Amino acid sequence: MKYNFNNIEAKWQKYWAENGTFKADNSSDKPKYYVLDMFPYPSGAGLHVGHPLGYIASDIYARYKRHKGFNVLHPMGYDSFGLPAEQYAIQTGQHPSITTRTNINRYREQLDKIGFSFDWSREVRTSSPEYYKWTQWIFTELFDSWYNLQTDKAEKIEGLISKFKTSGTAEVSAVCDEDANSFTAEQWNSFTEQEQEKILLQYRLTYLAETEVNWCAALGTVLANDEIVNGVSERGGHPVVRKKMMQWSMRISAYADRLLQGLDRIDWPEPLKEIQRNWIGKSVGAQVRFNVLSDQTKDDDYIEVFTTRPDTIFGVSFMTLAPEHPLVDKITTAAQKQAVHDYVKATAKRSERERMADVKNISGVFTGAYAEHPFTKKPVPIWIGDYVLAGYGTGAVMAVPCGDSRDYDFAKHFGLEIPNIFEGVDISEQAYSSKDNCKIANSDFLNGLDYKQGTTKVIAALEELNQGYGKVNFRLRDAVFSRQRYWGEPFPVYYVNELPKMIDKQHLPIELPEVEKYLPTETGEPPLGNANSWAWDTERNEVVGNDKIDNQSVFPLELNTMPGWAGSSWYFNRYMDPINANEFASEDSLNYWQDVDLYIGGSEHATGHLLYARFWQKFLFDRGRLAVDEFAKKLINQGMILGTSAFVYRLEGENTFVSKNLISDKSVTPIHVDVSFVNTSEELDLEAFKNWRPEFKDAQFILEDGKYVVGREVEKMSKSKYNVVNPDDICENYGADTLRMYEMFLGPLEQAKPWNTAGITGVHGFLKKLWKLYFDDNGIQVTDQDPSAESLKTLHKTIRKVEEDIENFSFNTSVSTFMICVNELSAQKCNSKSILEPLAILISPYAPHIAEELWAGLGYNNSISTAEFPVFNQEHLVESTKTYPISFNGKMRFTLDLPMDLSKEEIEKIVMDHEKTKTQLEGRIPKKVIVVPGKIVNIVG
RNA sequence: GCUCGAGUGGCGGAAUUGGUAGACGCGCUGGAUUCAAAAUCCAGUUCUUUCGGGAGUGUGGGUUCGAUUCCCACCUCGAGUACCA
Repeated sequence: MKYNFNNIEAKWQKYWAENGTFKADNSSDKPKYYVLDMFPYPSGAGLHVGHPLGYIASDIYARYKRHKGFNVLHPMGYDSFGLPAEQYAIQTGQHPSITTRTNINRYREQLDKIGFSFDWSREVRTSSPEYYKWTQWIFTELFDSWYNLQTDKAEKIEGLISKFKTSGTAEVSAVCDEDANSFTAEQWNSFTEQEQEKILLQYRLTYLAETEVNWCAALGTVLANDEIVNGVSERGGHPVVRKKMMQWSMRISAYADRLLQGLDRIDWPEPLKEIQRNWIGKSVGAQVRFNVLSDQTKDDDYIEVFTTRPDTIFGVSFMTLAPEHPLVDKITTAAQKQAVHDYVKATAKRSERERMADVKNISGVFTGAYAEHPFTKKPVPIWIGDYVLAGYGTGAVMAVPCGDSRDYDFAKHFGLEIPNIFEGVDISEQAYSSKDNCKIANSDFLNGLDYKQGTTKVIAALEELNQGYGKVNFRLRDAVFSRQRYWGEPFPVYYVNELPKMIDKQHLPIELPEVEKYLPTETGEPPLGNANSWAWDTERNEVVGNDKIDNQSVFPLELNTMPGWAGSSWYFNRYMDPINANEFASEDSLNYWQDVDLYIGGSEHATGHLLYARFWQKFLFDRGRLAVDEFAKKLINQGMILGTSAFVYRLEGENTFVSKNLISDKSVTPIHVDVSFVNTSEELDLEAFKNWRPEFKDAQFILEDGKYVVGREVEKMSKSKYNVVNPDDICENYGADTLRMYEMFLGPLEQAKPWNTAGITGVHGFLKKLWKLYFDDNGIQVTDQDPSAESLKTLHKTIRKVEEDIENFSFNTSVSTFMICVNELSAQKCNSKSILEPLAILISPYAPHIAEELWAGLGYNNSISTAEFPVFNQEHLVESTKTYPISFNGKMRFTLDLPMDLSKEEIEKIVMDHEKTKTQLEGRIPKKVIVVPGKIVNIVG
């Protein structure tokens, strides 16, 4: 019987599907274990070999946990709202839902071929109304909540309203807009409903506000900060400009500190946590007020600065405002007006990208105005400079050139004073920016104090003067939640007198309307502006035609849609109870599954998905909907699989291609060529190449040894580089089990690595060899014979190593272990059932199809998937002798087999009397002999 | 610039707490089988060598009986981040 992988794999995939083998129950006597993959966006290109890497790893883990007696939840779904389907719709007019469905079907087919143990009965799609009903619901819950700093959690907005009613803002400590005003209960009660609503928007966890947003004209939408890389859009690299728009925002800043603290409680990769910490950007310091001294302006103007070094306040020799700072116009003196105006204009013209690229050039202008130092009362010149960012802190800094390198450079450049306030520190060459090992000097009441003492003391003094207070600042901004797109979740929002109203939970979902065109309207409204039927009837509680809008009972609906990260911020909870029509998930299922035990996915989601998902989780937890406030205990980032691109070299100006090693000094253009035209010895299939594109039809070739040899380069796997390798072909030619094991064999999971099929025959050969242990030409050849001690040893050391490897996510090394095991058992001619049966279970997480077939061959008629994992027994590994390495000065020179029960002295005697020892020493007398019984002998001298 | 991570044969990569460096696989070489090929099997494969050995894990130093592993300095590559006050 031959190892016919195609038949075997098709057979078992069908069996699993028909028998619901991997269906997880929401209640069980077994302990729960939740293994999750980051769900994919179903793109038109289908899966390439890079996608399944993480899925294979998590599948091995999930299958292993089933063998270990866990009730395993291992679901899969699709993040199916997104730009590519919409772009395709704009180009072709095909509805994005059709494109999406087609792509999902393709993905599903490809995934099925790899033999994953997903519970497909729990599949979710973020674009299905049954799913986004609950995304909309979470949105309304956020709208109905505020963040109470006294209890440090989100609470229902009714609680805030009743506080306003009884005592105004006096008793309220909340996260709210910076410009929120205080008022008394009487004032609140006298406000119109309209006014009250406006105030409440300043407190709600999702709110509508005029926001400075990142507008990307090319994509026709706003982008979140994490969707912008180096000042251009992450997708497509289009320019992004700042623009004020009425937008929904998420008050994620309320959770900044908890998002930071929570990182310490979860087992996520350190670099990823570091990225989140930087993104949240907590800095502890003080807000300080500098009064402006000016003849022309009123005395009550002041500049607020945020500083992390209030202890250095006596080192202030000037102040710098961002050119965009609102006070610039007001305080600039007549003499400086022109210079300041020119500078502001020049910086406004430069794109954010230019400004960032040009860090070296120091620029700025004096405003002519002065501020008063809060302690010395001396005048401090006020400058503007583009090294100060309008968007961070207060958009102004107190410059301490001796303690900050940017202030130092600025001062040097413009010849400003650099007072030294550090005891015994030389600042003639550079600023001293360390907080440690230094005492403050020339600073009045702060002299002799260190950073910590000085900070405490100066904050107290500032508070006394009413010119400052201790403050914690975060870099994390509230997240813009509106997108001017079609293919996203509609907001369950309608507008009464321009104020947003939520549609009640019982009427959700509000489904996406049909539109003729997927582009913005002629008046510049988002694509939903094209819908004819997009108004809310508050009496019938349904979406009706726009012509019915009377602003009495029928009102216009929101035209924006939600961003890509809305649906992915809570999907892991939906998997726990995916078809519940009454709740986002039942309390029982949420309490049972709790959280994700193992989450595997790419590190590129560090500041997007993974931060927003943690935010929503904490919010839903605060509101009593969830049992835990972190959704994933452990997270692993799988490394990217890179493509190995192939190149041909065309002679400049000709249609002639030169083989790689004949180029020498010829002038050639490298051209990407489809990797499927190249065999393992780098030789190009000339016929395939000629037929590839018309322009190559008549191509000429300069060959070496009758072959055309291509060049190679490792790059990201992408369609445009023609280096995409499709998993389907591998499954067809070698089988899914080979693909699974080979992807693991490539190297450590977290590491990026180039895809190279060269080694795949080794893994495939291993599976054939495994097969031959069980089957020969006459069928199964497993016997009930007692196993040899040797075979038991082989088995048990394999059990130990494989179990250890899986627990450590070191899947590459267990593939080697299996190879060694099968090599040894083959050499031992082992066909004992008591060895081969546990071996089949051991390997089943890695190569499930062949394992099922072997299991059936052993006489079982159920699936191997829940067979008990073999138990390691140390007894089989006990040795009576040890092969000692005999080292001289730490270098192993020969080995010696000695009984294990010898004493140190006996070992030393045998070794020293040995002939080879004498040759090694060449008559020298050893200074020392180290004997570690069971380990090593080292002779020094 | 800063913060991480990594440097081991021709290649992908192994090496539990410091204890036989190069497991396993690819590739390569030779052999068996075959009319031939594929497949399969066996042997060899870090470098060097006067065939006794000797050197060797990016470089230089240190700790140790012993270092790929620990410490210090440097070099190279990769990832992330970037005027955050």
